[in-house]
Amino acid sequence: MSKYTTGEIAKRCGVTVRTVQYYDTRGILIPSELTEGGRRLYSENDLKRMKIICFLRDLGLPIDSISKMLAEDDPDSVISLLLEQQENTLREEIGERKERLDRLESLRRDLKDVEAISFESIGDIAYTMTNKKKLRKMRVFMLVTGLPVTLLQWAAIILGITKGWWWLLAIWAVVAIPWGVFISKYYYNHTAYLCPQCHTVFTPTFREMFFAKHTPNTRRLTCTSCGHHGFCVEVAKEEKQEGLL
Amino acid sequence: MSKYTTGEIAKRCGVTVRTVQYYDTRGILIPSELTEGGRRLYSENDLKRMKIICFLRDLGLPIDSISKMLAEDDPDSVISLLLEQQENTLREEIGERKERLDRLESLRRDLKDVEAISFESIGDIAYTMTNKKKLRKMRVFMLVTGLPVTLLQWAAIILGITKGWWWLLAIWAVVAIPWGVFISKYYYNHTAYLCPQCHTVFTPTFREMFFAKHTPNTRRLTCTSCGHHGFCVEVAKEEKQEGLL
DNA sequence: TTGCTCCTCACGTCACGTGAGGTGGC
DNA sequence: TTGCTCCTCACGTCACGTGAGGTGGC
Repeated sequence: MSKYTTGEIAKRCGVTVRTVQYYDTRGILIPSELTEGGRRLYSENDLKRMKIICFLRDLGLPIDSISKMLAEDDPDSVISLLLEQQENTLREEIGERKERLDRLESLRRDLKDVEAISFESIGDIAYTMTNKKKLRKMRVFMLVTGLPVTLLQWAAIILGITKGWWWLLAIWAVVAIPWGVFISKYYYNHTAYLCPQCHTVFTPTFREMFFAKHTPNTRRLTCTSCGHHGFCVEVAKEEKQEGLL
Repeated sequence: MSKYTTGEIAKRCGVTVRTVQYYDTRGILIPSELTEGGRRLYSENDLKRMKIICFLRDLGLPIDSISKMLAEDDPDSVISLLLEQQENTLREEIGERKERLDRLESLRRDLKDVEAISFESIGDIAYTMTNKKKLRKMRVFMLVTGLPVTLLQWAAIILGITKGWWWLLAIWAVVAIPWGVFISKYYYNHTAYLCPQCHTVFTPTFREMFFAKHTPNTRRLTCTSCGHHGFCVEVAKEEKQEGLL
């Protein structure tokens, strides 16, 4: 029966000497013999055991779990349970990291459009990211309420041309004007803008907002906090700030 | 300008008081003021900074990276670089965990067929898993060398029936018999069996192996090490053991 | 005055890595 | 005798958690 030194075990298992020593102190691989000089000597069985330990370690199992598998009188259920737990842990870790990756990719995409990247500009993007759902919800609401009005408009135009029912256009106007007023106010009351200069969320005047140049996500405004004039990102207004109005 | 205590900052950012204190000692969020009693007071800007720190932390960035982003004079390139690095790190971590998950699932599948699960039976499965490629390679070799012989056999049978060329069958026999001898020896020399009782890899006698009952992956043999008689898993023989024969 | 919050040590976590200083074994 | 391996402390890693014992602030 051949005997192995610490270094030989380490080499055969692809780990460091320190790791083999550590597993001794942790009690999962105690050398079956010691020389008079106090050096560890491992048997063939010890080597096999170490290989299994390394196999499980490479699956990400903590030393404590491996230790439990070794200690148990009835290993069957314990081993199955601990392996199942590890599978769940791995799935969770993968899910978590995928989510992080999604957010990170989104951040990096958004940062490409920022001319001068600073620590604060990350904050702006973080803010718009958490705000995105609210903003979308608001826009969906506006589209949905606008849909019947738009349908009525097209119906009026088509029936006006084909059948000469131009009175429908009058009905449309009666509906569309209050709707326009309502939706403009709703929109104004539920949106705010993020200044790229001082990173403050501000609300412009209704007048300025109504007539300002804009893109789908930005609008050219003057920041009420720092006076910066330029395109500001549109965000949904926070509940609290609504309360303050 | 409102001031926040440690606890208020913690609550607003969803972390513990200890975390806020820790970020002070790490120098990434030093309170802008201290009371006479030595309590930390944070400004509105400190709160914003903390929120960005937490956002980056939730992406998995280490404190050191966040620290570098804050320290830099030219943050643009540093921020981009560190975020890219984090993206790579996440991808690697996901890949690593997926690989572990694959191996773990394979282990759990194989353990289902084991009647008495023990720590050693994991070793057996680990061994067959690392051995799998070699075994497959060997079997592919056997199939490929056998292919011309099989083709010749069928040609001989078909042409024997349709054209009466039964002499082809004689040629086939002349080829097939040495091939059979060769492939049997090759197969015997390149395979070994894993005893489910004592977890040793052993080589049976040619006679026993040749006539033993078997399934695609196992064969009913008597272990040369412990005398156990039963189905043993077939594995490819290790290079070293070949050398010993 | 009484809770509540906050303060600073300082140890613990997890699986080893990395020296330092000394010694066994061929 | 000379390298080489191995030994035991013991600190460091990373981002905090968790007391202990004391105090500020409403």
